[in-house]
Amino acid sequence: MGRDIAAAGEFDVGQTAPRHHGNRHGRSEHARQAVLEAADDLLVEKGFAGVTMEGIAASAGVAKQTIYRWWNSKTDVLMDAFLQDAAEQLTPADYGDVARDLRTHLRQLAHFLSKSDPGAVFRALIGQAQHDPVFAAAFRTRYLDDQRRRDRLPLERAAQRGQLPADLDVAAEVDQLVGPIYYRVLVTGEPVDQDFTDQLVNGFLRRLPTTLPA
Amino acid sequence: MGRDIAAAGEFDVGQTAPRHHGNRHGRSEHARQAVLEAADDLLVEKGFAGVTMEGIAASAGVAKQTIYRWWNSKTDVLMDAFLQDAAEQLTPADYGDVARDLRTHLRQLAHFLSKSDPGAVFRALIGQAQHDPVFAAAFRTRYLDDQRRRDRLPLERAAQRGQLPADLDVAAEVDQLVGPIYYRVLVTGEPVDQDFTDQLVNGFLRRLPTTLPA
Amino acid sequence: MGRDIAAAGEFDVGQTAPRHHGNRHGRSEHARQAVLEAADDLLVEKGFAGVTMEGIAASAGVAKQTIYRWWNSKTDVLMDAFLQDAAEQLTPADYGDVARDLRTHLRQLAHFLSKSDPGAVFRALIGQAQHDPVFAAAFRTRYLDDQRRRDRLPLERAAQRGQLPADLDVAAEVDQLVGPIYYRVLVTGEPVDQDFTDQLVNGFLRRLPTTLPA
Amino acid sequence: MGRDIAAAGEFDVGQTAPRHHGNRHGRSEHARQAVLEAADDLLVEKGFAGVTMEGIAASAGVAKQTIYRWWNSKTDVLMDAFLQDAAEQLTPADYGDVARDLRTHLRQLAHFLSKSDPGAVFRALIGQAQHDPVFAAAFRTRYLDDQRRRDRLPLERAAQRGQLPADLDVAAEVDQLVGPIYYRVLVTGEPVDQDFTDQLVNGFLRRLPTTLPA
DNA sequence: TATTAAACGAGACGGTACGTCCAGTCTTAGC
DNA sequence: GCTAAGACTGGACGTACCGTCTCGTTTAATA
Repeated sequence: MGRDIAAAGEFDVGQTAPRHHGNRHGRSEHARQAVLEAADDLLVEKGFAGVTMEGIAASAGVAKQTIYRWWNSKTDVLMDAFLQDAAEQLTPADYGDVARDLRTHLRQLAHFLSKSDPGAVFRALIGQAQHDPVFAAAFRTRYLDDQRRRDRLPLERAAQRGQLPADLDVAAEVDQLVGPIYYRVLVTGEPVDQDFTDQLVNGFLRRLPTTLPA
Repeated sequence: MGRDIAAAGEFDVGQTAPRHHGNRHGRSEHARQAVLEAADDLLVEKGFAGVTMEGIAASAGVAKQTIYRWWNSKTDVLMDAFLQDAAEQLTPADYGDVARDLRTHLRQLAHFLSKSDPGAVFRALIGQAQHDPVFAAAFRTRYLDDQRRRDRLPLERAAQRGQLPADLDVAAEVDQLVGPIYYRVLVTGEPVDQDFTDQLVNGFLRRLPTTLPA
Repeated sequence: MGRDIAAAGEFDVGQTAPRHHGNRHGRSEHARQAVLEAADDLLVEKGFAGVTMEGIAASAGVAKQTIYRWWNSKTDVLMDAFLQDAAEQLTPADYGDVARDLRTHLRQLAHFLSKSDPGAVFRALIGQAQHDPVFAAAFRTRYLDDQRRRDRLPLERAAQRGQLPADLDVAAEVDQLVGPIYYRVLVTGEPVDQDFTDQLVNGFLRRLPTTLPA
Repeated sequence: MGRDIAAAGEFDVGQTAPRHHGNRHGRSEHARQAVLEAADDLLVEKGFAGVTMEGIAASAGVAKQTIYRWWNSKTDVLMDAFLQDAAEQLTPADYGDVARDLRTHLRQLAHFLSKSDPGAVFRALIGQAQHDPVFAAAFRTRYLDDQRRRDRLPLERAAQRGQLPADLDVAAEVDQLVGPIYYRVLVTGEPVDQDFTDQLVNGFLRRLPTTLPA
């Protein structure tokens, strides 16, 4: 579906990409992948300043113009790279238990943001968003809004199960759960371990009204 | 005395700085101020991409080399500019009441981050910190550590007054209070109004153990 | 002709050059000519110190990088400019008479060195050669060696005609003929008129052995 | 003699100069010497481009302003340095024999120009003269005119002795004698050995009218 | 003996040009 | 019709020196 690369597979099943130099079939999937991977690699290896359009083109073995044909800027490339291999790692599981769901999700979020390669890309994109309002809007539209929806799932599911007060401000509660994690990652740079994320869940549970239906 | 520029004041009272072109007083205060203000202005007017060393030099009426003599990069300049006119705006007041102290401080923090000019500089610097680990470390050393200390003050004072549990993890609690604000400012871009910050304080109070000395 | 850009005119009759902005034809002839002319003009108008890479770029309407792509330094540009429009002005004519050939050639050489615009460029290049041994070697390889060969032509032709002693040291004789001209131009700065050059030829003839075939 | 500082010796016989930091006597001889030597050394070691006012100041242990107080430019310094230790090496000896005088003088001139350290400075200055007419004029006034006068001495002395035709154009003859040497040094870069200079003298003698008083 | 003024070191300053890097555009040839 | 290739304009980068300008100190002549 959608971003599936295998669509190219119609004429290329099970082989390496044909590496054509232009044709009438439309966009070269080979070039697209090479660009995204090159951008990703450059970021992880050399940091944000080491990612340049020329560098991506060179290490992807692709012409600069080919990049500009499909993307507007290096952050646009990075965003695509990020969306492709990172987006779905953060869908919270559903164990039917809000406490467990939250604990698992926050642990995963913390790990993703502070330890994984896609997390490094994410931090770079968030950084860029502070410098460029247009990019910030695009990034929110293409990723953050979805992610916030996913972050809300555990609470919404619990609410549907009647395990939470009907009038709970889910959005605000979620901000209180994930906000401190982002804060540590983006601002203080402290490690975010399980104790910390578990404590966030505990705090959430403690500030709920005590009288609830089992 | 010594290299104090104000020494000129003895015979120059109430006038503009003497605008020397280098001498062994050492650094020109005039140039320093002009650079910091120019950087600040450019950031607010044209955004981060509009801040260049050449632009700062030109609009400060200063030679590029003079900037490089004292700063390493445009973010270094911006950090100085930020520290100079923003650092102390975020010292929490002390009303002797932890709830009131927190409410006031968080409102102020939210306003500073999302509405003020220094807040724009701050966001730019945090953005840069995502791209540049060396800068991140410097920024934390020169500003964020202090700010975290200030953020802890309301809770520490309350703890000293015996109004909080002795075993309260102050650092973690502060992260839960300010984290959501930074999250909204840096990540979601949502406005942060008083309802939101007050709710954070309420949540904090609610998750305290109920039995406390008055 | 010479530096006429209109060579492109075969397919572009009566119009300005196509002025492309880079393509895979390779090098832009328009840019090349503009740079050489700008360098030439700047040297004549403002002297050697007035020739800068930035100045050339600006007055040629060309990006600095385009210059650096094809030349290494301003003297490299000047050498190309010189070679292009000056190299062949100094080929001695052949009247079949060594005295007349020499007289004509030395007059032309003197005029070229001390009065013409290319001569001004030449003097600047010789000046640079005193400061930069690498450039000196390049200049000798690319121009001076050829010129010395041309300077020898009148004597060599006369020798072939049997009008000169078989054992004449042609190279040394040529140095005695042209050396004083260069000396006046480069060292004393005195004008070099026809009397002077004719006297050189007379001296040459007089120091030949008197018994020669007619 | 030469660059002997011993003028200061009145109160400092046989010791190093007193190294004062300014006084109302006037100029510091120590600083003057240090500058000239530093300029000389830099030229020989690093070439003309390696001579900068800042470099001279640094390696002379002198403030830049001290140099600018007494000289106008690096070529001005170099000219002084040259004049001081090189000027008088080129006074032709007087053996009473024009052939011998010339032979000796031209050999010495050739060696000076192409082999000695002062010769390297001289070439740099001549190079600069090609780039800067004002400097060229100064150099001619302060050195070259004198040198030409010295170069004429052998012929003038011979003329006074009645050994040369009364109507000999001494200036032109001298140009024909020294010109080829300068030409080789400045233009072709060829070595100038004794054969070459002796041949110049022979040529001169041969083109004299044969009937002369003994 | 105390004052004074020229020359000194130090070094910051406003500038100009350097040579490099990358962004983003454009044109062509190959498949 | 998309690609690789690559030359182009434009502009910021960070560096090196330029020549100018104090400043605080040293020093010998003068008062």
